[in-house]
Amino acid sequence: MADGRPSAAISGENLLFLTDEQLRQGIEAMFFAYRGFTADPDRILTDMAYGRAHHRAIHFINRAPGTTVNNLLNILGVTKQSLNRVLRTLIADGLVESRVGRIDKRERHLYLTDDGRLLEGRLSDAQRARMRAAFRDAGPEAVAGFRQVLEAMMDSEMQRAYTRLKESGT
Amino acid sequence: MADGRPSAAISGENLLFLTDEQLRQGIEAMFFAYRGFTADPDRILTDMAYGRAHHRAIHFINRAPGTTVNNLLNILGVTKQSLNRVLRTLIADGLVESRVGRIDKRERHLYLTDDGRLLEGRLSDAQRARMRAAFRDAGPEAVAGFRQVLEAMMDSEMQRAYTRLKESGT
DNA sequence: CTTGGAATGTCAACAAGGCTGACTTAAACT
DNA sequence: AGTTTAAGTCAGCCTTGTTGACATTCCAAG
Repeated sequence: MADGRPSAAISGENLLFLTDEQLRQGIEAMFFAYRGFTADPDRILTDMAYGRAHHRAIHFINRAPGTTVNNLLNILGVTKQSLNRVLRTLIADGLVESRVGRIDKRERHLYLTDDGRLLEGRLSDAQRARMRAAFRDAGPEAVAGFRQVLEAMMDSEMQRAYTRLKESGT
Repeated sequence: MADGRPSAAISGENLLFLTDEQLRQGIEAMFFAYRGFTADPDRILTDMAYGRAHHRAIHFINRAPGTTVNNLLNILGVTKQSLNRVLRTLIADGLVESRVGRIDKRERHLYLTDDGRLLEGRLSDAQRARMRAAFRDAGPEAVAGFRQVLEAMMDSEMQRAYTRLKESGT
């Protein structure tokens, strides 16, 4: 905590990073950054009559192949009707395959087809490129802080979903 | 592009934070965190038949009182038709006031009314509370990193808008 | 075994909020 | 006088959220 910052210490600790002005800047940073975050995939998607919802579905199906619709629902946080519409077009277009569950025939297990994986690659390449540039510009320390703050900002339920995904990867 | 597992130690530097897996975690963190970021204001808004678009307009009018419609358009990155629909309801409901410009009478300058400021306060209190908790949990170093990465992720145009706002405050 | 409830997924219809395009009005600029 | 600019409007489209109604499947209690 011994920092060489301007030392207008409030109540003994430096809490300048918690002023309303700092928080507001954080809020605006979040708003503008999210626009950048989605801009590149959005451009690819509109060329093919898809939207952000399709991207999200494709991303998480790729991340966890064989996931059920219900599972995906919890991760995406939308109604099943909303997801279903997106899924229907993806299946009709041959990007996603839906297999009836072997154990429980009520469930549908979702997989990307070859075409689906191709689109997934295009989308995440674009998104990763921007993230990579931002990470490189900011450096490893900043990236650690970035992830720490984002994780603290999630609802606890999403925190768990995020951690589960994080640990399943690698 | 997506070269699987790139380059653990390129030229003796630790670039582990740039692996595809790390980038993907960053992407997912961004997705889940943004949900949390908007969750609290959204709850307040749906109670009064408003949406996120109204919140954004209110936020930036409060941030820069007297801003013109065109100005707001550039910051929000939507079409004037889209903004107009939102603005019309806010003005009709007496939350926003639109004054004809004194110098240039074509322009409309936008201000929050007392009621508008009241709602703005409720919304940003909710949003700031979450941001404050996240910032406090993560600590000042992390917050600096968070802001650094977000800024690097913006389109350059938005980066300028963000900086301008940042410098106008305080 | 049957039946009723719970879980899962599908279909239909509606609303919010993006978008484009065409147009008007008023003021400012040249 | 003619052009450009700022703002607003109307119409219509698309994506993506919502509810409500419904079909299918599973499972457990009677």
